[in-house]
Amino acid sequence: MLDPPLPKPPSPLDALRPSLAFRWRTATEFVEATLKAAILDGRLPGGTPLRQEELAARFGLSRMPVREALRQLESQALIDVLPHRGAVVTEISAADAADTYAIRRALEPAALRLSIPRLSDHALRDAAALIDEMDAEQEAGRMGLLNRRFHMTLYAAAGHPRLLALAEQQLIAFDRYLRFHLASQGRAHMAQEDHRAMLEAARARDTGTAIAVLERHLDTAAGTIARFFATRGGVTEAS
Amino acid sequence: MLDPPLPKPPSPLDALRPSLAFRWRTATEFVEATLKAAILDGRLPGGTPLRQEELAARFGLSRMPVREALRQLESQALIDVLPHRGAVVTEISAADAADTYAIRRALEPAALRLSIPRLSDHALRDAAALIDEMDAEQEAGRMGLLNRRFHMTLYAAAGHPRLLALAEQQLIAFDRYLRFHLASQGRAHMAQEDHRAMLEAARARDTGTAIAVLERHLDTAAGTIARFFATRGGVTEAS
DNA sequence: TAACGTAATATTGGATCCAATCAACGACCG
DNA sequence: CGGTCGTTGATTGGATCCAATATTACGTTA
Repeated sequence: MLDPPLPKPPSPLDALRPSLAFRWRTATEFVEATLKAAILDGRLPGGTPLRQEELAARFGLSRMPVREALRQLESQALIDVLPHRGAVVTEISAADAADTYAIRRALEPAALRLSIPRLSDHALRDAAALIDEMDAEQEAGRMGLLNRRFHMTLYAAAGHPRLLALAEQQLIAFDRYLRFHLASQGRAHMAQEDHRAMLEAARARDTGTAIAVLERHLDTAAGTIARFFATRGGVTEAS
Repeated sequence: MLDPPLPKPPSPLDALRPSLAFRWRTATEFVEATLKAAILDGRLPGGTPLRQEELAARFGLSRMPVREALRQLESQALIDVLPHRGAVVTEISAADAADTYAIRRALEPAALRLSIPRLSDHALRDAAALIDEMDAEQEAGRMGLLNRRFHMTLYAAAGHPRLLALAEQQLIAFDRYLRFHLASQGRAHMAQEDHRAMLEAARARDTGTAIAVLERHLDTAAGTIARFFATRGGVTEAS
């Protein structure tokens, strides 16, 4: 006789939400973007094993684009890949957060220093608009994007594309921690005072002040995350 | 009638020297390491197209490990990959050199500041030994490795593995320019005075002096490369 | 009973084949 | 004669199949 339909075992991969809103150039890019978004959101917590076969089935593709996407994610330090043993979502931790902050603390002031003298009025207006958008935004996911765009808008005039790409990559990595930061503050807002002060200093071409504000901004954020990990002790990544 | 044996057309890939000295874990790692070494040496100059088929034939492998290796190199900014159009060795330029230096100038002082208070006597002895090795070394290829190891030895106590990995990656990228630096100085030696001064300051736990020396070290190196490009105008990468 | 060695299985790494895309060339039309 | 559109060749992207490797479980032995 027929067995009752198997209750399909729940999988962490159920959290994947492939976005078909775009025409991705290649399947690899599609898989990479989808996995990346899920990891940064926290929908795929640290430690989640990523089996190529399972992912391929989810995406309706073969294992090949999945393999290439996993390689890309590995180079972004979002997953750990061990030869012949597979990929696992990188664990988050207080130490890793501090690591990310140390890098941001080094790169972003340097970018800002190079950028401020060359910032256009157009860029300054864009930055102001992004602050307003952040005031209005409620969704945590988009908040990371807006915060990232605000910072990058201020740095973009620095030239030095590799420096900017690195800075942006670290901002993206920080998105994994941003939710904790927001949760700790009990509200869905960034430290907008710092943002406004940075923009003001940039408008006045006061590089020294802008950098001082940025460094304080990063230090307080690092402190908030550190306290969060200290109180919560463990990880408990999922919402 | 039979044609005379074709004089095999010379290819930039003739410069590849696959090292069979190691047992590589996977074929992908083997291809990646070989290509990387050739690019950093300057044996594969900027602009060289890298055809998957041709590389696969050279290595006696299929195109698959070549594809994965190219992805890895792309993530290290050593090659540019355009979808459906193939990979090309990244061009070097005065602007790119300045970009790399801007990153090093941001990351390495930060790493040094974190590291010096925690440096062990063992690490200090290692660094001293590396300075002596550099004095004796004549080969340009190994000089890059020794220079890298010296710097990383001083930074290693910083913890923050991601920061250290980034710093090392930039040091590696700098290898592409190191030959020009050495050529400009008319001798096969690094600025060993700076290295010795950094080590002395580190021994004395004088973080401020060590960072000042490091920043001067990087600034003079950047200046040397900039002058080199200014005089030579073009690229002319190959030895 | 514990430890070691061996076999079975699951999973990734690599090879081969097919499809999609891009560039170049040439024909057609204005 | 110039520009545009279709066709063809070269090259990469993706699918499928096979091989190598690591982990697990099991059985044997000290």
